Amino acid sequence: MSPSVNEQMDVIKRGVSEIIPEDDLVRKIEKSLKTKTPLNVKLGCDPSRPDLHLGHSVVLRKLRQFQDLGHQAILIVGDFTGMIGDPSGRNKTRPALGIEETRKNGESYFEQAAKILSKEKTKMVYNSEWLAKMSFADVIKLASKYTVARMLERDDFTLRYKAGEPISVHEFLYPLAQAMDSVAINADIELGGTDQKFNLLVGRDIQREFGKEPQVILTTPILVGTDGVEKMSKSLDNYIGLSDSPKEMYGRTLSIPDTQIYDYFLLTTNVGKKELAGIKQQLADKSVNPRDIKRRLAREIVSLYHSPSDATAAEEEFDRVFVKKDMPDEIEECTYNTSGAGVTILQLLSDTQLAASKSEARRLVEQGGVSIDGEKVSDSKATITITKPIIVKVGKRRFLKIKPKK
RNA sequence: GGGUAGGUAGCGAAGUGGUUAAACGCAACAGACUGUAAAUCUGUCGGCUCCGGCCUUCGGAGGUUCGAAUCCUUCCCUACCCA
Repeated sequence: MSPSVNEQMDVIKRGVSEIIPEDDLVRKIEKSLKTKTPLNVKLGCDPSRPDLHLGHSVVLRKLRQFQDLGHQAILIVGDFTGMIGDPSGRNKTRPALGIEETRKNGESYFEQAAKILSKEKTKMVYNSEWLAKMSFADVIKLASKYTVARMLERDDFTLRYKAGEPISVHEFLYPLAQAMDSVAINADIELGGTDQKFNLLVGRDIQREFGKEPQVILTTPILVGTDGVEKMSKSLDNYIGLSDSPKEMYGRTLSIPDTQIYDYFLLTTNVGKKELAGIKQQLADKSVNPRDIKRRLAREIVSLYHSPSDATAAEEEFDRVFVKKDMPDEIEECTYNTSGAGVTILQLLSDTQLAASKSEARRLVEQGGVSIDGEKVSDSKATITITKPIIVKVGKRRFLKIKPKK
């Protein structure tokens, strides 16, 4: 028995930014119920960035909800577009990916997305399937259906244009290519972050041009990264990776600014409506230490991608290392041969990659950021001879156990 | 095709012949503090060093000069205006 229209809308509307047009969505769901046909829910993924993080999880979770409501999830891997290489990052010519690479990344994307999606119920398709078959004439015909003025309406094009930044012609083709995906798979709904709004809307226009019923678009808010300012992204290193270890995930979650706590609960966890309201209240009236709410958040997130027991373990570990400033229970190990005379501390740090260079090692030592077996090393000229395993700590959270090499 | 303005460290942005390894801001890192890897404050932030220095960087390649990020030539790239 499928949930009613109202029940479905209730689930769908949680944590979304916009549904355009909402009436059409209701109509589509009604029709789907009547004809017992699931809706095709589309999500595009970029195979050039195969490392998924919590930011991606927002929209993937939304897709999962559609699956749970009995609809068909379709993941589109943009292998064709990936082969051309999207330069919109600019100043770095992103190398165009080979076909094998896009496939490999697509697989890896799917594997990671499966942590959230129901694997069996997800259809994955590569857009080269239809885009590669288009002739240049087809492309010109497609391009004729959209005007430059309309393209320039897009927010980031407008901004870049006004700022005098380059916009390549083929960037205009991307939204059109994405729209063709919607045509090809008969998308009823397309999901995306709010930054995708324009592309998603183009899909509607092009579907109409091809005599199809336009898709409903649903945008989810962009999750802010752990820095609390920028969009979460790997290149800014403000992300929480879906494949991060429980420790890493827990720690990174605790490093988000207090102001982001609620949004994270709303967008990345399954915490229910009532509880959410309670959390909002507690944060507003400061009746509970935000730290404790944040710890709860971190446990929720680790539990989702690992397990509740991993979450508890990660929390204990965190308390031990950062609150009590003790040693972690597992430390990476390596062996090092200090020979007879020993090595300088700087050499050791740079050889073991604990510091990027000797200069950096010197800085760390001089700033009091290095200790061996709990003893601070403050002399950058110190010489070390390793005769038994030692534990070197650099900064707040880099530990390495170094054993003598026989 | 013609013209103008540009290309500086991870990013943004000063600097237009000589203490400039290059101001400043952001990010990052370290320390203090704490409620935590939040916030705040302080410091660091090209590499090597016998700590006196040495070496390599300002789109690429040449050149002028005792000396160049700064001047010249040429090439590449970007934006804007005109056609």
